[in-house]
Amino acid sequence: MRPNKRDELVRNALDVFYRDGFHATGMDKLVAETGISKTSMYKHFRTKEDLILAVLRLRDERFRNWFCRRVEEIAEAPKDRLLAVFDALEEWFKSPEFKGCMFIKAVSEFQNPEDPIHIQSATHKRMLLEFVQGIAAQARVTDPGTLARQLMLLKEGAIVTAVMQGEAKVAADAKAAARILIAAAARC
Amino acid sequence: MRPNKRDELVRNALDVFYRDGFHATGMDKLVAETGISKTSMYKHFRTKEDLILAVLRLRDERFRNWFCRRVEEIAEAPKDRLLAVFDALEEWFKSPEFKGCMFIKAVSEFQNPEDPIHIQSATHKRMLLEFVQGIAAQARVTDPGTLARQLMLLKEGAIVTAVMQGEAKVAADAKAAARILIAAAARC
DNA sequence: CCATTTGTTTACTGATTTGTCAACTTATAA
DNA sequence: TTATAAGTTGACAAATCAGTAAACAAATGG
Repeated sequence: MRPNKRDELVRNALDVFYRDGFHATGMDKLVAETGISKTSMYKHFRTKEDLILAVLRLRDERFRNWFCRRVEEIAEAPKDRLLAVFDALEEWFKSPEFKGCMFIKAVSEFQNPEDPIHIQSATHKRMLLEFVQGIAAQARVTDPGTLARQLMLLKEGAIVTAVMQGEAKVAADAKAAARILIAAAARC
Repeated sequence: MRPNKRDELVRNALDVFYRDGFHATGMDKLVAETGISKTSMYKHFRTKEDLILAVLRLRDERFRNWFCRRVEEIAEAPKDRLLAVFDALEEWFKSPEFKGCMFIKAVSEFQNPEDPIHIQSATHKRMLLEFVQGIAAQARVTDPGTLARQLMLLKEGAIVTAVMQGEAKVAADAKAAARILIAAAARC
């Protein structure tokens, strides 16, 4: 099998799942939107769940690549990079493709903690936390773990609020709160 | 129509939707789990969407009643009440019924901002924000609106993180962050 | 007693769900 | 040329989706 067609399927399926949701997207809709026949899909992926897992893997790779690189581009000093997390977040919110966090939505639809989709989504969040925790460790704060977890709470809250109330001021509020938390963590 | 049967249907449907999700729950499953016939359901609610909206109304009423009363029980002084938000949150996370926020899940499944389900979920969050903002206004801080919005970011982030990573330490992290934000808002 | 309301059961649409099947085409490569 | 593999179409399962129709039971209320 050439990897081309398979990857093309995953790329297109990502857009549809991201736009319409997982349960609301049937395989027939994917046939119509991707132009790839159903038989071919089931040759690449045994089940719909397998396809969703591949989609989430691609989303994780794309998003973490973009987000981490962007944070490191925006600022140099570790403490500035902790703030840059929220600048990158704002860019994401304001981009026309923004439709919330795919992993929060996945967990909302597959709530069973033992579901592979749930597990993979939680892993994505854990890896993002580790990225931020790494920066916090370089920033010479007393408790990098706690600070990183708190900043991630602001980030997740900002995502959910941006989806529900619109993006106005959300990223700015989160960034202002982050600045206070970072300053407090550095003062000790 | 007696209100009894209708309310019983909404109460039972709430449990099923909360446990299994909206799209993943068919009307036949509701027939099996509630014992109420499908014809009766469609006499009370024209569509599944109408039933979901009634379920969300009940959830909003129950949750806001419990949450706001609990916050006011736990503490007296406005600043303490702002912190009590996160004590109530922790109680919720640790309760055996906790399965995340029904409104975040609803918005995840009905993403169109013009969808009545989406709108009603956003309204719930806005009313909770107003409750916290009222307390912040009593607390004599410089910018009650900003502080309230920031505390709500922590709250939403804590909910999402509790679902994804388990509740350990999440509420405590959020509360510690809230304490810092409240102190900073009062110092000015 | 009679009419209305409220609820029931059973069966039924017509569309859609995930997933499979056989037959066919096309490209690659030995 | 011939074999292999990838991809195609279109029909097909068996179950489930939201929603409806018809006939009936029982309680309520005038």
